[in-house]
Amino acid sequence: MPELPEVETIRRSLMPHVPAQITGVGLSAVAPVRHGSRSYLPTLRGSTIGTIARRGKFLLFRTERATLVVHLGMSGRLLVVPADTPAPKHTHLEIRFASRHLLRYIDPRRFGLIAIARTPDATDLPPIAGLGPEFDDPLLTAENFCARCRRHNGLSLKALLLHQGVVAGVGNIYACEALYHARLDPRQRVRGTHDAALGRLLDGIRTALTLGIRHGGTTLRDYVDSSGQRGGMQHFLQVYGRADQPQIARLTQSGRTTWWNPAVQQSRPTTAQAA
DNA sequence: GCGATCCTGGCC
DNA sequence: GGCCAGGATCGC
Repeated sequence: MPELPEVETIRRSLMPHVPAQITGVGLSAVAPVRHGSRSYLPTLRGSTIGTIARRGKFLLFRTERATLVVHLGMSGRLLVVPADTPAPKHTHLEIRFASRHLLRYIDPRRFGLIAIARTPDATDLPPIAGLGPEFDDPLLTAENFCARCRRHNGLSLKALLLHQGVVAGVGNIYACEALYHARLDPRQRVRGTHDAALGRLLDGIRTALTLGIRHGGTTLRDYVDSSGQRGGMQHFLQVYGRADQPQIARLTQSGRTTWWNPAVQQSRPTTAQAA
């Protein structure tokens, strides 16, 4: 469900609650705890979350001893609620705070991830170590981006964007939106794409994600931030889910739906665009 | 590269 | 009952 803008919005909604002293940790029997972290999680009791960072679609809750890492997968939610709020179905993790609030992780499909890292940036966890740069990293120049893209010459541009090792945090919605902003055909292969077009693609990624963050993420069904607030980006999407627009087409690429505007997203520049 | 797979829920 | 879903990993 959540991509980078939604995760960043959740992070910002959580920040007013830190620092937060942890007074208890509860785990469900089927919580998606990875990398052998199950036995370590209860030992977070007594430590304090000093800050919350984000890396791609991962949230990093930093304590003085370890970093709690959470990925929301397709259906995960994080909510902060008063401690006496009844737990809904599919609650897998509860972190109780001294403030008498608790942080609740709810994930019906369990495609998410809960893990403990030993370092603040969590690079000791494989899924984080493999991430590409952040979209707003000043070191991510057009040249650097092109070089990273060229390692995946066989991929379609759509598949390239979904690959977290190229740029971290882009998912299905913002991949479609980024390709629209860059005026590129999602089926086009990296191999056949000029550096200038890849430069436009990087700009498209930045435009799409920045807009998403500005509007508090996209709520198509059930995404909300940690206070239960819905996002507003769904009102500004140009292609994703725009079945109401006659010029918008959809296709399936490696099992995911791509939404695009064939009139605008051309493999080669039209006369009008070249002028 | 791409399809199958991990899961549940909502909708037709 | 079948299909779809905002993700990522694992095999061929």
